[in-house]
Amino acid sequence: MDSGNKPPKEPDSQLVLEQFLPYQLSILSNTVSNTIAREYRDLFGLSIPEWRVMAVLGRFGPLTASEACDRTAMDKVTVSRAVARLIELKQVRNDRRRSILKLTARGVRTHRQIVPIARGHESELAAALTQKERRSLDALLAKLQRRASEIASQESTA
Amino acid sequence: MDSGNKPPKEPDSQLVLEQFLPYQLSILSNTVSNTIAREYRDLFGLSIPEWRVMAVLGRFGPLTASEACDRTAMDKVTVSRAVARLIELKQVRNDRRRSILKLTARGVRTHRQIVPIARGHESELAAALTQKERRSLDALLAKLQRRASEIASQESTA
DNA sequence: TAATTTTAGTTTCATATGTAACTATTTCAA
DNA sequence: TTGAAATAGTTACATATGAAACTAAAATTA
Repeated sequence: MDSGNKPPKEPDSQLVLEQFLPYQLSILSNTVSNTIAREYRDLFGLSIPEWRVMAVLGRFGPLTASEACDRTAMDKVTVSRAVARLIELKQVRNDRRRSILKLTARGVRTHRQIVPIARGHESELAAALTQKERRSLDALLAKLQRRASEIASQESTA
Repeated sequence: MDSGNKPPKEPDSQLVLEQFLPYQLSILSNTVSNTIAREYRDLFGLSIPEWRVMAVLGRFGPLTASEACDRTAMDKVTVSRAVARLIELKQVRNDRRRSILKLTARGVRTHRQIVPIARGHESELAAALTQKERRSLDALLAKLQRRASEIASQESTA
């Protein structure tokens, strides 16, 4: 246990991980993702990339694999593997001649089961916040994401 | 670009990934972490777990490995491997008889270089926000983290 | 102190992930 | 058409990661 008397401000040469924004984001995101991943695995045998592909096909499909990449912001290798697995599981069908992906009838049923669970997770989490706080969080995250993307693209150009 | 006329509300059976909080967190966290990871790798040849161990040793050291686990919230396997590598790199020394970890002189020098870079990353990112927004973000993330941890521990008990 | 239990740390194994290399497909020009 | 260039998608490889099994060390108790 900590004795509760934290130094009021850290000197420049020190860094407390718990107060470091990239670290806070990483811990929070991992906590949330792991919980959800476990549930999808236990209930449906699906990984997060697999479920994300189902989600975009359910909402925007049929799509090509690269459209699915754009919609999920995942790597094309990740998407390719997720699709391969979903086809094995007969959740997705590949209309060969134009390589258009769509949910099978089974996929549609799975999608209908999964979406409410996803929403449930989100509202359980968001229950920590008021409506107003939630809106303000959305705005803050959007600003940070814009900035983070800017920085990321600068780096890779530099 | 989107044409700005979003459907006002999705039906219950649909889910738009971009508006799904766990997804937003995951994308943001990955964008930020990848940028930072690349820089640490290029400049110092250190991974994120390695740098996190350096950070807690620099701030709170000397520590045992399990104290380092607590401070970083990382898995003991991850910490064990990070420490093994840092010892190879002569950034960290292991006081054998009590398995107490501390930075070497070189480690201290590296730590002094890395901390300002970390702070720099954070302020570049936080530049997207006003002081007030930053404080409110901190509070919101803390609430969410508390809630997420609660949910995670319920799940594993259930 | 010797034996047993508890705690700490490492290694093994299965799986996930991204980069780069490769292959297949589509588009375009001659 | 058919060949070249561009685009889309997959496979191979290197690396990261965590759970579980294992080993070592420390604490407890007889």
